[in-house]
Amino acid sequence: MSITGARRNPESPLDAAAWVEAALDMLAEGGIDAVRVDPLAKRLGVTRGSFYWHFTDRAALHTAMLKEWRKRQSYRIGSRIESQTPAPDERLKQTLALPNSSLRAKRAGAIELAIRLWARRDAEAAKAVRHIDRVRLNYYARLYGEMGLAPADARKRAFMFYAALMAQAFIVTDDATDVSADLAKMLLGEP
Amino acid sequence: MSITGARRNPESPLDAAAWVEAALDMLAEGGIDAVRVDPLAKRLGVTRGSFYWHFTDRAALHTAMLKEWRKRQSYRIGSRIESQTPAPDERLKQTLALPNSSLRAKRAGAIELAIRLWARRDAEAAKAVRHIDRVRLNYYARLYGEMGLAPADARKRAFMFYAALMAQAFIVTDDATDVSADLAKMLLGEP
DNA sequence: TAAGTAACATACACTTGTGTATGGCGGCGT
DNA sequence: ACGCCGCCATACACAAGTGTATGTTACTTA
Repeated sequence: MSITGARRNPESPLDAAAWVEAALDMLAEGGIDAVRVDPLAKRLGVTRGSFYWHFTDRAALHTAMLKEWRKRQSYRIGSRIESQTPAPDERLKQTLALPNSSLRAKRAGAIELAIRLWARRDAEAAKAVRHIDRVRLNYYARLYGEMGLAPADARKRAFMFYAALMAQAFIVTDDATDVSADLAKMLLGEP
Repeated sequence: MSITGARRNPESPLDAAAWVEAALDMLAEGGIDAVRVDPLAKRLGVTRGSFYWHFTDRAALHTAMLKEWRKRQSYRIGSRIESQTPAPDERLKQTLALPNSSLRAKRAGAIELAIRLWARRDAEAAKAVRHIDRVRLNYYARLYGEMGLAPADARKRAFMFYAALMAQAFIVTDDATDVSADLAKMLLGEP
């Protein structure tokens, strides 16, 4: 603890984005109720004073978190639509293998869970979830469409695909075998 | 508020089960962090004094909640295994239509979400989730086996089935059309 | 009917978190 | 050199929750 009132880390002043990032970390670990100002400040090595400089209150942080999550998920889809290098079935296969890959993917899975639980009581969060679900389902249906399926079938297939993707993150299967290959075979064959 | 120290509802004294039930309600609404003694007591029309009579502390309530959840989910599977009246594919179809049916099903979905998020930090919760996931997957694989699939294929199919079941509870699809019929067609046809 | 106990209520000390008000350091422009 | 302003610390008042200790009532059992 510094005796003076000076900031601890003069070489890197915090911005709102850093607070949002740390808040998403805490969201992944303990849900929206774990996103509290004091613990966040301690984690960032500052005090509450900094927080209330960047945000008016906790609600402002919450909307900023949702905005950032929406932006990030939309961007991921958007950038994949742009770069059409791999074939649609190959892109779906890669997407399916994603949850088992990195530690960042596990964090993303936890954030998904937390936001979806949060959406049960918060209207803003529910709106964000609805939006992202629509974006993703549209994207998967689009890929299935490129593979030759009729729109109605493509939509049904997209839902199954999305379900399998989520289940990999949510269901705790103790056999460490990667099921994504099996899923790909089932989801990318003919209906 | 009664001036005397008498209990408000002399005709029905609370037992531990009532506390667990109310705690599961709060779990469904706001996650494990929302399961707090004071709000619970207010909801039940009593004070903290009652809680600390039935439980030593919050941790005891948590383990009681997990135990009840495990018992309930295991019982549902167990009773269905006993009564083999419907054919296996019919039973899977009924199971698939379950999340869209009642309000109780919605509560169960929220509890699923909350416990799975909770399991990210709590070892006991994680153990319970692992156990239930294994029980369910075994049950679905068993039904697929009765339908004639080889064990390996039955297990893969069971995972897809479980994924679709969960997704119906977690994914927010704004078109109110019931997708369970489509899912049943995809999941109960030939591989 | 008196004692005993189950099932609470009440009061207290403590901890943690929120929001606000204000003070202070440092860099930047002029 | 000086004042301004971005960024943060500190202090304060308040609210909510946790355990614990102890008082209080209704119902039981002898």
